[in-house]
Amino acid sequence: MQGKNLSDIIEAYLKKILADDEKVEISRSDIANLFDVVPSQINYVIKTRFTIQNGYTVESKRGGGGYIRIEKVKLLDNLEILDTLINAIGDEISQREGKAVIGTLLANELVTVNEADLLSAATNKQTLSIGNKGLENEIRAKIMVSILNHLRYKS
Amino acid sequence: MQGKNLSDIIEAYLKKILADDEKVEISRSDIANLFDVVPSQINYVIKTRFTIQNGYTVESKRGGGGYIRIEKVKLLDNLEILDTLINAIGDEISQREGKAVIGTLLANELVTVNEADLLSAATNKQTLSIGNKGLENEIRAKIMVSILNHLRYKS
DNA sequence: CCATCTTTGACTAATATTGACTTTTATTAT
DNA sequence: ATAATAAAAGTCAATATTAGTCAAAGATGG
Repeated sequence: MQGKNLSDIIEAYLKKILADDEKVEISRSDIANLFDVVPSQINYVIKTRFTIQNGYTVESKRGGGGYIRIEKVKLLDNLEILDTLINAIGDEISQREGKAVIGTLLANELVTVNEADLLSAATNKQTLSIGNKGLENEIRAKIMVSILNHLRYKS
Repeated sequence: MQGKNLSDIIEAYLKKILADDEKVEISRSDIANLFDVVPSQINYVIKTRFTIQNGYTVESKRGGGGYIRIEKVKLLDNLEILDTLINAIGDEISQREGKAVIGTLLANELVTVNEADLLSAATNKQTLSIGNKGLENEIRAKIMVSILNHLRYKS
């Protein structure tokens, strides 16, 4: 979302393509060259910004003619989105991943902006800070799963 | 009165920018260098002078391209009732008392029915169950206080 | 003198960047 | 066909680059 580091810039570049097309297929080394970073940074960008929590799936192939393909998850219906997210959350989730989930809920209009803000406030790091990161992530997961399950009844 | 110490000067510097712009994004170390103070003093200034009670929200990111962003928000009217509720909650709150707080929010139209339901789902007993009643009540309190503070302003 | 506010710095945490090494797949040579 | 080589992408840990926390020391005002 920002533009001050290369990972954000690469993220924005890819998302711009994905705004028009359902998927984008890249050569890792080409993108690395384009932005003058080492190839593995492309993996870092994908791993931190194009997760299933964010609403993306990624496939790749090595060897000659290899590629990385990023695809926007196809949303069949709200229940399927909720199931996918609940599954992705599992037993624990970091704040960063949590924000991704909230972003996906918002993008699919499963919550309003206000509701997303409240959910964000309820699950941010300061709020859940109890000096035990593992437990914090577990509680965050419980809260989010509870909310998502609640949303099932309304959709 | 202002300007006698560096914290006041830094505060004034930031507020001058915020008089023109809705938000300001800084690099902590840049500002620290500019005023020749240690970086953590910037945190002190923010913590003492840019609180939500004063109408500011703060976000930050660490790592390469990190930043601190201060945003001026419009405070709403029902501040007394929020303060009262926050006070009443204190450091811990049971599920029963939590429901009462949510009821008060609803009655005063500080949240919609949907938002109240989400808040309920987030703070109910099953959701927060971790086998430690005291800690559960503490976490419930933190969540609710965080939400109440969020309700101080319009996004 | 005491209480509160400010300043400082050592330590911690989160995020980004880099590069060495591995794995997979395709192509080429025999 | 098979083996060797090349051409991709993946993994992981080290390093770099930020910001956060906390408590001690210093300053200030009543």
